[in-house]
Amino acid sequence: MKHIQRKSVKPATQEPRTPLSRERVLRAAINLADRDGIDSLSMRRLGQEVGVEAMSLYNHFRNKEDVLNGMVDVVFSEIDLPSNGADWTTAMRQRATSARQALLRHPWAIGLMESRVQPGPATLRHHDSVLRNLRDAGFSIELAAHAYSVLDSYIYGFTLNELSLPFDTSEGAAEVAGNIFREFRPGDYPYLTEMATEHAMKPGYNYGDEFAFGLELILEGLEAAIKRSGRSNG
Amino acid sequence: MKHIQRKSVKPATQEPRTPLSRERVLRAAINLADRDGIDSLSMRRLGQEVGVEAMSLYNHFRNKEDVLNGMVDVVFSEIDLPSNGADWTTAMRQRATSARQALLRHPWAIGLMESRVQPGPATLRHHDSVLRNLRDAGFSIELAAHAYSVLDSYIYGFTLNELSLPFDTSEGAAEVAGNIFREFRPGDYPYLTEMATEHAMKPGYNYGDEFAFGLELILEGLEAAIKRSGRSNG
DNA sequence: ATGTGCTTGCTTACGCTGTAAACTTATGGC
DNA sequence: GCCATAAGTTTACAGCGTAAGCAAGCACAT
Repeated sequence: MKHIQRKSVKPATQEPRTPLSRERVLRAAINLADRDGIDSLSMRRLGQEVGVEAMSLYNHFRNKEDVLNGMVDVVFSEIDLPSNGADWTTAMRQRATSARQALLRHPWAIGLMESRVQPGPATLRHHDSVLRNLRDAGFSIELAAHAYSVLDSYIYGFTLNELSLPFDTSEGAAEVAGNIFREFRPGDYPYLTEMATEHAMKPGYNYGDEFAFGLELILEGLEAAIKRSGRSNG
Repeated sequence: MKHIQRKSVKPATQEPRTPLSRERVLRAAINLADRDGIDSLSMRRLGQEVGVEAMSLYNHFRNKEDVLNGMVDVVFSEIDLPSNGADWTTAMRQRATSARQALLRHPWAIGLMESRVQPGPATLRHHDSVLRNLRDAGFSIELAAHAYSVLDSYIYGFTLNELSLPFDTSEGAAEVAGNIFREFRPGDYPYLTEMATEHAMKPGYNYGDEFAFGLELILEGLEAAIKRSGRSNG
């Protein structure tokens, strides 16, 4: 009786089972969170997903926090870096669109960012790349900081609203509005009612379409600011 | 042996102990979350805080979700409604400032908003009031929707960044930058390094000061938009 | 060959979580 | 007095993150 295998002696034909790795675990974690929501991401569940006991994950991650940090960094890696050849407004528009899409693809990401504190390499690379683009386009350090702040704030904030406001589309709006106004007297929120009935519930309405308005407004504002700064410098 | 009291017969001189109520529980929950972080808000801990067993809370709240929804609505109730007499830009500036302060006062609020789905009365009142202000200032429904979207997105996004970026002040920035760049080669992120050393780490730097730049940029953009719309209508 | 140490994974265990179910007790109307 | 309702307690259950300890496989020195 030489080797007693402790459990589930699998047939010899089993696939070789690629060894666990940070990357593979993170991919599984992201899939799980996308599919079932971030709340159902537990270490036990995640272990199950990659075919391993929960505690084995701790050979590759310091703790769950470490897993979450890694997930956020993967999301950042999915955002296109601004292409360097183009006009800075084009580059920023592309980046904004790409960032919004990544955040919508992984709805848990924004919620995690708030509590994350140690940015990963993809995050840093992203920030560096955006800053390079702005600086190369002639932004001063101060103006680049301003621009980055207002653009990023808008992207995150808009996507946060988009994810939390449940009325993405006109049909969704109608349903939600129904739920809300059923609880209150009809005249309680007249302006909200007006907005809902005469705008958000109109067929074809899609809150996501608002993104472009604010983005263009901000880009125009920045364009004006950089022109002003160029004039005062030269 | 008529009445056997099961536990801790308190002296008759105990204070009358105001009866539990949604409002009192929510106040305690907010204090607890502000003090010890949202993660340490458990039903048991919350019960303890108001002097009651955890399960007693379920007489006033359907479940924990219900508690969290209530907390978010209280935060909204702390945001000043835009005063109706003033110029709309002034009103929006005040509201933005007040909202940012409320969200900073309760750093857990933004994280909760993402997953909340049923807005409370204070939230609805707030939205209604902002819309009224914009409509009264001559915004069309469409433009009011645009304006609300871009302003709110900016406020939430900026505050989210402010809470998550750990470098609020120049000293904080120096410390964090040290932690980050220790792990990488010095030339890995040149533009980020430039921004950190020549801007964020300069004494007197405070990320919160960026708020005004973006807010004014957006207000100016909206002012231009409403002037354009007025011209095309008249 | 045999030992040694390292890496990877498994098992067990602890104190926590949200909340369902059943209970005791206090209050107010008849 | 009696009974319904509400408010609070007790107990219990399944699931959580993770500390501690153990087992197995591998690389490599002897």
